[in-house]
Amino acid sequence: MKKTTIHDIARELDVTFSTVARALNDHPAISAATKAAVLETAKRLNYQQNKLASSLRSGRTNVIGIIVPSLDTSFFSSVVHGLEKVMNENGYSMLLYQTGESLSQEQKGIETFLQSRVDGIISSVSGEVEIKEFYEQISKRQVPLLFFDRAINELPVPSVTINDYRAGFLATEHLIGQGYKNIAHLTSDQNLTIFKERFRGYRDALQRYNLPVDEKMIFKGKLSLEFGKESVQQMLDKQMNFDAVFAAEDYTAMGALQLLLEKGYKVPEEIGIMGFANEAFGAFVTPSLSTVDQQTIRMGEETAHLFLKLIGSKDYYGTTPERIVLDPILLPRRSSQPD
Amino acid sequence: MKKTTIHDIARELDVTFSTVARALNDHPAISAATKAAVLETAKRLNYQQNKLASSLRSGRTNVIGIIVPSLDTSFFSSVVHGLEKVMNENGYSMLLYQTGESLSQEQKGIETFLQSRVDGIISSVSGEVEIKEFYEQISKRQVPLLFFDRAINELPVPSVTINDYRAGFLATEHLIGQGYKNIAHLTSDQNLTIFKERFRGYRDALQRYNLPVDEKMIFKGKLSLEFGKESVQQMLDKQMNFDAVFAAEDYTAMGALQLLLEKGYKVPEEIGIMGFANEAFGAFVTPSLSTVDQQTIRMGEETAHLFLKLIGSKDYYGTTPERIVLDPILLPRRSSQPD
DNA sequence: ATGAAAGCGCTAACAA
DNA sequence: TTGTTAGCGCTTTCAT
Repeated sequence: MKKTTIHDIARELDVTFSTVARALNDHPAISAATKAAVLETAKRLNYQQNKLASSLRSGRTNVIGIIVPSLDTSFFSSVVHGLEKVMNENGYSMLLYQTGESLSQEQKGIETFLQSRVDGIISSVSGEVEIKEFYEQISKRQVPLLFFDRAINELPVPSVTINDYRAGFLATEHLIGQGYKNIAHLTSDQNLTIFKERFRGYRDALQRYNLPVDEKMIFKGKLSLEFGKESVQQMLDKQMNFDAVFAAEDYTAMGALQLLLEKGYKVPEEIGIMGFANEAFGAFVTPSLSTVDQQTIRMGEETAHLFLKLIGSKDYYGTTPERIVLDPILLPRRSSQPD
Repeated sequence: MKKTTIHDIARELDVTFSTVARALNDHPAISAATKAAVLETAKRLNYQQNKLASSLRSGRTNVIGIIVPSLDTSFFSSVVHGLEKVMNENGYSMLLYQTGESLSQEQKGIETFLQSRVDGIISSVSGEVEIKEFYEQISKRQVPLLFFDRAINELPVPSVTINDYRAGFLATEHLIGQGYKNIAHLTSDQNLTIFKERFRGYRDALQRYNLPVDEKMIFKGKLSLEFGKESVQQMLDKQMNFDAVFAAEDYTAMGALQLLLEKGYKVPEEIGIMGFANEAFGAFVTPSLSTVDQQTIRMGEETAHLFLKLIGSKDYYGTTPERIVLDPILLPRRSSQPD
């Protein structure tokens, strides 16, 4: 069964295919009668517009490319959820690419999207300096680009992020307010601004309240349950003096929590714990895990809205890039409140 | 800056554009010298193949469409994660569509994909009888189609699912084996085979062990933490005699668990709880939540592999559809083991 | 209100 | 090994 085209409809109705095309796109200059006839015939013949042809000719695909490290984390899948919903409501389809934090995958994704002639690219980067050139390729081609959560600040690209510095500060300040004085920090070894900012917030909060910043209390590694456990184990082994742990990610915090409970420590009475990201499990565990909410779905929606707004303004690369910074929401729960 | 095409490269090198095309697709009949020259020039001019044109002409897009209810659940985002990874490794891109369990959205997604001339559609349906016609449209158009997790069994379409009947049976049998005798079941009000099968497994297990099946112990609703709480609250209000709850989904089980603990019941000593889906939080809560693992990532990978295999065989709609059924993995944890 | 014609950038069959 | 040619199915400009 060959596919129906506008030519088939035209033949059936004895008009030219351009008339059919007009009717289908409801062009103003078309009689109501022919339009109705065309629509009826199209339906009868099971016509499906060929978007490839249409896009090739018009130069617009109504497709945007999304690049994320991985969908297997509630953070990114939530953001993508919000993003897709809004873009979809506005007539866009989404091509999805996971990098697995690999730079070469990220390059391949960009390449594919460019070849597919997407109307824009929305990305959460896996590397910053390393991948900068590739993103410059995108702007050179004048393809609208937007960063979310993880941005490359040196590039003049609009973005939607949260204030990670403030988040780190608030989290640490909260621990200090609860009476903890020797706060360890578990962060990522990835060279990403978000983690550096959370760390900077942590450090500044300590200094603000006249607490010493001890390099030995700062652990860098691959964020995970295991890393959380190992880091705490190390502190215990070295008999370090700590009474709280602020992890830059919830699973890591959970690892710390589990190990401490296992070893018989009381959380939050003896040791306080703060996570980051508001994973679903945090509310359910005992003691419930204090954390920072990143407004994931809202971030997705804001990203979509900013994109739509910018793409509507026609001069994407003409104006100074708008950078939306969302406020983190501190969620103090039981694990950091001894009283 | 206009985009570079094969014509630009051809002009630069004084060959015809078809020579360039051949070099770029490394056609066998092309001299090493011209090929090298073309590649060099392509790079220098920043050439990017236009996949729209290529696909329009060749009839292949190397894009597949994925339809899921929502990415904002760890189940679907995990499956999509596995799926995308494998498809990507095999040169496919993924268009993503979320239906939000809405049938009209599901129709729109199918429509869009068909218009985009995807090379195949992989779907987890939101409705069965209601949406059947639309899926028949797909097979009429000879577009490869595959179901995962939620399939429409009446349609001759290949699928990758788990054995929900067995899962329901195993879960219930486990509770019975632990000594529970009055087991309530909380399930979805959606008209989907997966839930009916879990229920059938539950019922058959009760019968197998000579326990009565009581209609009043079966609750249907929108699976969620709240639904879990409400259902249990109802049983308490009516002073019903129950000593275990098997929920068809983990959040619902969690709701049941929370309410019972709140009311001072001992889990698992007085009342046992089983969930379904192996959400991340289950391992971390106290008592840890017994559940059934659905092998999400593996399901995504199997789906991708089956799709690739079938698409390779050229005669997608010629053979009887292969239906892969994965085994569920029972994860008995603390919430169902009183001893 | 409709028709005619050009062309988006590529693939692929046929010639040379 | 390279060139020629004919579209894929549509949008869009210019005529009528």
